[in-house]
Amino acid sequence: MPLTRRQHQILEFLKDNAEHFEQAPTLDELCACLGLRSRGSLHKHIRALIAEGYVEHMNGRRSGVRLTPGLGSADALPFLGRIAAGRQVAAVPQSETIQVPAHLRGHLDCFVLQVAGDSMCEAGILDGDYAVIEHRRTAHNGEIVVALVRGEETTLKKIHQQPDRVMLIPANRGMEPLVFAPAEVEIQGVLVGLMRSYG
Amino acid sequence: MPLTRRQHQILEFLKDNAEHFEQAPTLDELCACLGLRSRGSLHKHIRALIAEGYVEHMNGRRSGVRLTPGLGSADALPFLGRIAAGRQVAAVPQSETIQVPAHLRGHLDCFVLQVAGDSMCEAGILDGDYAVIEHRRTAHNGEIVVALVRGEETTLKKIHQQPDRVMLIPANRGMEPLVFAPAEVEIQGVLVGLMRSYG
DNA sequence: AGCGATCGTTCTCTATTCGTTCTCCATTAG
DNA sequence: CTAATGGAGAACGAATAGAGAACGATCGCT
Repeated sequence: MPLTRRQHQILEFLKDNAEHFEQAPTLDELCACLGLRSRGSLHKHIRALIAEGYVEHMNGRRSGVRLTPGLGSADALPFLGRIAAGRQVAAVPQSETIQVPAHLRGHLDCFVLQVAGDSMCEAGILDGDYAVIEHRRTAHNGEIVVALVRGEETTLKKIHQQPDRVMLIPANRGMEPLVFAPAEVEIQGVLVGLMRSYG
Repeated sequence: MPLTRRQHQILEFLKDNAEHFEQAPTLDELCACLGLRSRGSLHKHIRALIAEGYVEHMNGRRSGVRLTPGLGSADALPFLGRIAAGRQVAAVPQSETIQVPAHLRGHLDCFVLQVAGDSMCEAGILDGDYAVIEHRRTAHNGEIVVALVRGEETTLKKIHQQPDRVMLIPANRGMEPLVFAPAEVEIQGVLVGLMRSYG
């Protein structure tokens, strides 16, 4: 089940390559890049990678292999820093990225925020946790959302929308739900995953 | 059984190496790094580390001794199912794996359990969460550990060890700390990361 | 259509690497 | 002295890696 040395090396090369070129390389090209002279030898490794699920061949057209989406370290998401007041999430330049396993991600565009404060601590969301957010502008009642309030403040709260008002509900005894007019609250994303590191 | 000087040095090197490189080193590479000339000599120390449980023998194929991976290669760690009563963690067959980003892993061997129950809910650990556990047999007070109690029951609790007794402390109002004799509690690992998926 | 070039695939055969075990030797501490 | 620790090197078997040949299938060309 673990990759051999060569397999690992080839996989790394494919990851790098996939970002720079649109077209998947042929076996001969790969051979040249890796210093091999025999397609057959290389193909043996590719086949092993396929069997392990790291790679799949581009079906349909017969040319090249493709990285399996959602595998490897290829799944880095933009890390937008601590959730903080007064910033449009989308406006933050995405300098950093952070690794997120596929099963924590939503279907749409995702990004990661670090949680600040204890307003959601009774929902198991602590200060310093990494929140995986799916970029959406609407939410269902009961979901935990990143909301921009009055264009000033960004918070992570459970949402309850009614025709005439929107409530942002913390999960912390001693904090009251916040009530706004619908126009005052802009949903910037919905919480789909959480990561925490101890130590 | 304490480690000898050399064993300790080798273990430290392996830990450090595991952080920087995904692929575990071969014996020859280790020899070069440690200034040894004989694989055989090194192997003797490795075998001692394995016997003490500090290092695992990445079974499977021989493609370089994969020793103590922070799992080196893949981002996938063995998933041992829900934490449940009466099972030796190590005894569970590791059929499944789960993706874990590098920043949630510890230095040593890690595996993943799914949390059952709400006994740690006030520590932000909820039913259904995925706990990343570093395989260790000792812990510091205050750490959250996977403990096997009387060989019967496995639980996730905060630990407090005293000379004459060991306390396993839940994080849930309404649940009392459990007190045992030191011999009754076997530490199977320490919590180093947490993942949760919404929806 | 015909044809050659390209490419993926499979096969066999050989070479290299690597883990493992073994024996023998050096140093140090009690 | 004896035991514990640490190292060197040879040898073995198995896993891994590579070369090269051969076979079809596809594509582009005249």
